[in-house]
Amino acid sequence: MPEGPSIYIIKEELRPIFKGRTIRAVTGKANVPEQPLKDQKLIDIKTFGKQLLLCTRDCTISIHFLMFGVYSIDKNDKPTRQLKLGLKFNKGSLYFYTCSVKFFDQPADEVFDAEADVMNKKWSVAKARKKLKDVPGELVCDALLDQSIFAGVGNIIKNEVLYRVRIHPESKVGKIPARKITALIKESVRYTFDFLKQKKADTLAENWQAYTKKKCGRCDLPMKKKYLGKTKRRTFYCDNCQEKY
DNA sequence: TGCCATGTTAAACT
DNA sequence: GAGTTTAACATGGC
Repeated sequence: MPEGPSIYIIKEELRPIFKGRTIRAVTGKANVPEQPLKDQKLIDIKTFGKQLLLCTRDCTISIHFLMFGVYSIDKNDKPTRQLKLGLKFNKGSLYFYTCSVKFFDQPADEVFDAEADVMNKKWSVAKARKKLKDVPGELVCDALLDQSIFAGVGNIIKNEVLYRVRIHPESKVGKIPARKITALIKESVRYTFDFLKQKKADTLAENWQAYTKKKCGRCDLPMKKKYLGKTKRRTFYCDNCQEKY
């Protein structure tokens, strides 16, 4: 559920319902102060990477769904689950569970750099390229999961992008030719929007070319499955078709 | 049925 | 103190 596009879908569902409504009460266990939010208008619901942003004029609440996060509209009826955050409006409520919630005393654009978000209109290819230049020793599989470079990219997107641009996940960022770096950056954005479309159409898994695959669709040799990188995440790749730099 | 995972953080280790 | 490992969250799919 929780890579960038999945959060984007949540935003698309919640925005038309709650945007413009006035917050009347804040509940839940999260460390979110009620005073600066109460009676303030929810002026927008946005995303930054894998986070959902609830914005008032002066403040921002960020919600990260981690692995199992859930939200519900109007129904807060599961006593087994601890309420992390509840927002009550004149009409209707919004509840979040099993997620990480942070409060910022600043507007969203001052906290999050839209240019680092692969799904944002302001996404900057030049900035991404520069950040990659600064980490020449990193493995590309780590760099793609780095939320300060590719906010929104998760493990599925990582696997699919590397396979599609034929770069081996254990390549060192600094050794990848500039042309391939450009392809990597472009494909990260392009596939992320494919992911969004396919997720909406419920055809995500059937379009995977690398993730969970046993055989390479290009050369028919078995795919490798290893737990790679700093965070030892599941990585599927073809030794034959993905070049190691 | 049991295990594992689209993720991150903080605590508990070495 | 730095770096590394583990636990926690708690659901759904295989």
